[in-house]
Amino acid sequence: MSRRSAGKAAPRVAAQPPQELLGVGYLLGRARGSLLTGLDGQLEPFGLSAMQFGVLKHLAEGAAHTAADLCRRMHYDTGSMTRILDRLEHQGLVRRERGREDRRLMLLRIAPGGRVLLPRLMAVAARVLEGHLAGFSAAEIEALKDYLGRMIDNGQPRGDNEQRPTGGKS
Amino acid sequence: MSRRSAGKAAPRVAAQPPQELLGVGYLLGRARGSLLTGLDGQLEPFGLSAMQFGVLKHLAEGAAHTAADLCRRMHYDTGSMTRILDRLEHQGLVRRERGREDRRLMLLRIAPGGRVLLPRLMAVAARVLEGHLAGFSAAEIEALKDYLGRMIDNGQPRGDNEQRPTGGKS
DNA sequence: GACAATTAGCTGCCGAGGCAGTAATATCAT
DNA sequence: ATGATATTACTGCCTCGGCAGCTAATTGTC
Repeated sequence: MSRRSAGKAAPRVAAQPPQELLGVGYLLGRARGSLLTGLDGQLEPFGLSAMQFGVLKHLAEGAAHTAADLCRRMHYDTGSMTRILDRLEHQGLVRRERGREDRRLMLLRIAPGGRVLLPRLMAVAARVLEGHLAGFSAAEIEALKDYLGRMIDNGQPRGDNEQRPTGGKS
Repeated sequence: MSRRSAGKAAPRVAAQPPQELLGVGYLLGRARGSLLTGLDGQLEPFGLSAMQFGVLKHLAEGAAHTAADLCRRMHYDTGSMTRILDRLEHQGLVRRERGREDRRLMLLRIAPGGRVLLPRLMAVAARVLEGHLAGFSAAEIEALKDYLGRMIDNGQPRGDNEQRPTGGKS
């Protein structure tokens, strides 16, 4: 699933002045903030954060079965994950169970309460997303996802492309 | 107050299942995180964060002259802004001066040290952005900015469209 | 079996950002 | 002028996420 569609087009990003590029980062942060604020606001009546919702969703879908799994999938810190699971367990939405084969693992399962709640959370989240994507065509949404995916890929410099400060002139 | 057609399923966002929409939020967060991490990493040798760089840039361009100005422009908390300015002033990159006409204001000016440093910071930031946008055509960048801008606009519910916790059973 | 290396989960610590509250100043209404 | 309201900048307080360190348990090597 290589989304490096680029191919031959333009090696150079563009002839755009740096100012214009910086605007991208700015808009990115604002869009993400708006989405997150909206989601947290809608989830607040349920006593959940967007992050907790994400965890619950992953567990319900079987996308992860342990804390480490979740962290890898969601690119999240293990310490913070522990605390999130603490709260979810305390709220009765998730159950921890010590692994029998591998006793290091804490097998995670969504509790009945969480399973009951999830559809409503999904509806709420979908509404927030739909609100932010109002007026978007399916093709535009697809293009947006493609762009974001390519940015993410570009940001994973396996080979240390942009990790050098200034080539040693400091 | 662009009233959204609530009752009728008018220009529905798309026939996409909610899962696909949620992916947008996920990608948005990851792209933003990658950008921010890269930027902070590159700015670290200078002892600055991406946020501090943004403040410096705004001041250098004359886009803001007070802390409140900066907060409005950058959608940032006033308390955090005070602390950021504290550090920038301590580093000799920014100077505070009490306003003479309006004595509530702290007029901000970029100090010589900051002015000298800024071009290098700009170059670093531009490089990070270019890295993330590698392979993008100018049209694609423009489209991306348009999409993000529309999402942000959609997220400003002047009229309380999606702020209701459980108002209407959608 | 003994040992080192790795992994999973947890805790303490720190910095950053958001929120509420405060003092000083400005603006507006009467 | 006087009082009410708003604005600016600042300060605690709280939460959250990242990092380092720790223990328990597993795997691999001999």
